[in-house]
Amino acid sequence: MDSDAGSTCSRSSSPDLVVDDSAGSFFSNKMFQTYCQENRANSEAGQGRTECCSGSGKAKTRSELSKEEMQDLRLKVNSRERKRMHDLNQAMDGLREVMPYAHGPSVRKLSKISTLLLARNYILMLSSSLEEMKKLVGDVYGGSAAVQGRTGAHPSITPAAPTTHLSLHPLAQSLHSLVGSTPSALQHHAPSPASAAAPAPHSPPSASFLGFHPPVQGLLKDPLHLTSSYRHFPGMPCPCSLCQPLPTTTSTLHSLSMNK
DNA sequence: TAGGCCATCTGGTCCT
DNA sequence: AGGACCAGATGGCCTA
Repeated sequence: MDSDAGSTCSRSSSPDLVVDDSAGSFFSNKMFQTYCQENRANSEAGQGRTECCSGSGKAKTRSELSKEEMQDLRLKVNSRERKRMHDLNQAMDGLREVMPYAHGPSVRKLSKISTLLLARNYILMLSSSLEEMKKLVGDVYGGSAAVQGRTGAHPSITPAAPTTHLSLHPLAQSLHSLVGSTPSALQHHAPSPASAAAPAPHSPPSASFLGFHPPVQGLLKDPLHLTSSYRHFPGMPCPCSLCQPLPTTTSTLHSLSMNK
């Protein structure tokens, strides 16, 4: 079925910009007319003006519904589904807002799949950073008590590199991947064969570009992808300073991402 | 022009 | 029975 009613606002993925959800208002204007035109001939020929039993108080089974009632029902269902998807998109926008990713009119929005993958990456990074912070605190206060308390808290986490910023490297890679790559930015970093596959500076990353695809492929599978369009996020370390050979932490985070 | 992403419709399934 | 959720199908828009 033609769904050109949606094409009028298909690109404004922000739910707030979409017309109201009141019972398929924008849908009915176009879609419903087409729908009615298609069925008018049959409706008029097959049956007279069907009475709506809504006031009768007796429920009809679906087979008993007239075509108009079926249409109304269909419109209601469509409207609900539309609203549901809008709510989902709203939640997705909320997730995008808290992601360490450049926001702005010149930066294209993360795709849904990219948002989810980056969110997962971000959570893993934060978890790892938290563990290392715990370790640092334990080291500062010294003593075996702190160590004991730490091991009890998270036995599955292997000891990581001494500095927190090193563990952020995987996220930095993902961030670079997300924003794309430019030759100029790559000049002062080790060039990689895969850089040719990097997206344009302002184009969103494909899902497969995030280095998160299928569990088998690791977080660090993708080499560095840097871009001049990269922006330094408040509260986030500069990825460029992190784009250095990653010591032992690599295996730690790698295994962390693989286990999920 | 192909491919990616998206919104919408639609029918089926599950839950309350 | 009605609503929520899900997945497939369809078509539009955009970019490389």
